[in-house]
Amino acid sequence: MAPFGDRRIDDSACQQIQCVLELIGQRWTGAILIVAARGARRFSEYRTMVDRVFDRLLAVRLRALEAVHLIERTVIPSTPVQIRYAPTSAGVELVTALQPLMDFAQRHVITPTAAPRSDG
Amino acid sequence: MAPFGDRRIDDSACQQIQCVLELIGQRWTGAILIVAARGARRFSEYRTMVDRVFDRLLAVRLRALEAVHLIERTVIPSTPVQIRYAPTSAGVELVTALQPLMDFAQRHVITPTAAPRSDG
DNA sequence: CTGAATCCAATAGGATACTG
DNA sequence: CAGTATCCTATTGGATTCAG
Repeated sequence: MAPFGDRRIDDSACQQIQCVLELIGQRWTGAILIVAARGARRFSEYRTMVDRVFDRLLAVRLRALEAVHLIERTVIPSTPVQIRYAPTSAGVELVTALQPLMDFAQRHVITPTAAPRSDG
Repeated sequence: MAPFGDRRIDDSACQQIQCVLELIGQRWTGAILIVAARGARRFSEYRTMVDRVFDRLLAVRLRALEAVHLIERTVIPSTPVQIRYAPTSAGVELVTALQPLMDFAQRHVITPTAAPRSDG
């Protein structure tokens, strides 16, 4: 991700937030976190709510969120085994911190196609 | 936010915020917007403040932000010509909305390497 | 100074098939 | 149900060079 090292954007917070942004800015990731905060728990629930995300990517995203302790994965020994993905307290905090941004997003719709990406 | 249950995430405000997240989650983009709100104006100022960003990418990012009207580009006829990139009111609003997220980022440091990306 | 053009390597991500 | 394996294409982003 961002190899922010010695001195970049003026000290402190910017590199931290860029890391967070680059994490949840990955496709579906923010959405996954939000549905987690809304109560999604099982793999299939996430798959249903975040429509169009494929299994592979959903698994990758959940693992990424687990790796940074925003989501906790729990195996429930039943038949068949259930897996539960619940947001950690940090995960809930993050979604809460996202609220002003959600309000902004509703006031100013950003069309995906309007933003040119890298090459082209 | 609407209680979980009835709708897919795509139908709600979540798709909107995901668009915003995917935009500013691109490398350097959030940082660029933040330094813009902090007062950066000229190309070289951005280049200096967001250290390590290359000209091409900085230009791409600025154009992307301009395309969605978060930054405004103005040509000042002088010798040599000066180009000024200033945040629009929406851009300032966005950075303001980012504040809680910045606070979060300082409380919970997300280590970049801890998050696996796509294939692996 | 302010970029645009180009080339290239790495990564992200869509889609399908398969498994315990 | 809850993933993994695999394949393949598109996108990203680093680095350099060129130009008004």
